[in-house]
Amino acid sequence: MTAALPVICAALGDPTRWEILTRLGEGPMSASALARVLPVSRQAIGKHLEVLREVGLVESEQRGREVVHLAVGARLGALARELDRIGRSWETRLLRIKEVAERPGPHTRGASG
Amino acid sequence: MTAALPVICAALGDPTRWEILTRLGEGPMSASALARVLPVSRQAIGKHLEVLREVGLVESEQRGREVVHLAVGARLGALARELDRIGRSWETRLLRIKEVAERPGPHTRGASG
DNA sequence: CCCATGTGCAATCGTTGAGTTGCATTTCGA
DNA sequence: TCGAAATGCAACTCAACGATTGCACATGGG
Repeated sequence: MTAALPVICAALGDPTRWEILTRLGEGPMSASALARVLPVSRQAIGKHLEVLREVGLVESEQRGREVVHLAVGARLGALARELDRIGRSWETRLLRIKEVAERPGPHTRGASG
Repeated sequence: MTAALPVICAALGDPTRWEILTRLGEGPMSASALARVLPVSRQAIGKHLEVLREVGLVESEQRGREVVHLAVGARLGALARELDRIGRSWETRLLRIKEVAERPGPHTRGASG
């Protein structure tokens, strides 16, 4: 679980996977059902589902003859929190830099380059 | 809306770009400076920076002879909010489905687990 | 001025990954 | 039982992408 952030983002980076996730967010579906409404083959869908399951964005469950898949919102929420935290840290650093740059410092320049 | 969500996620999906972003989150750097600390050529860095700038994750500024780049935390925060919203919608749908499934209907099949 | 540094553009190469086709297997329903 | 539907695995094609090299141009410092 808890795959590295770039890996999860890469999983979200493919437009077809995004389409799949959108459908699975509306309700559970099988790979064959997805292949009927999306312009790709069932096998391609299956590969995408495996990628999504690897990073925890999708959970699968065997229901009789078919396997139904469902989007996991909690994992996406966790990713969102991570990204938000990182974004805030970037802004904090930026504020520090600006603060130092605009500070009417006596003579803090020159030696740090 | 600057760039579609999958596009931004794809930009975040590459490990090298993630490294670049991490460095640029600590402070502004030029492409050459990044190439000195990362195991890739300056040209490769330049291409990654262009991708990151396209989706608004990096801003660039000409400072004399060199161009310094900086990570934009606000854009990452916006992405995080979008992902969080989507994740919550998925969970909401899931709750609805479970609710319907557990509702005592005309002929409820005892499916547990 | 002259050289070192920094940048941009173009061509190229190897790998990755998305997508397809084919086949064997399993399972539900008539 | 028999067929239709769903799945999994494997081999293959092909375009996109990451990365490199080479070259030309601009700029700042000694």
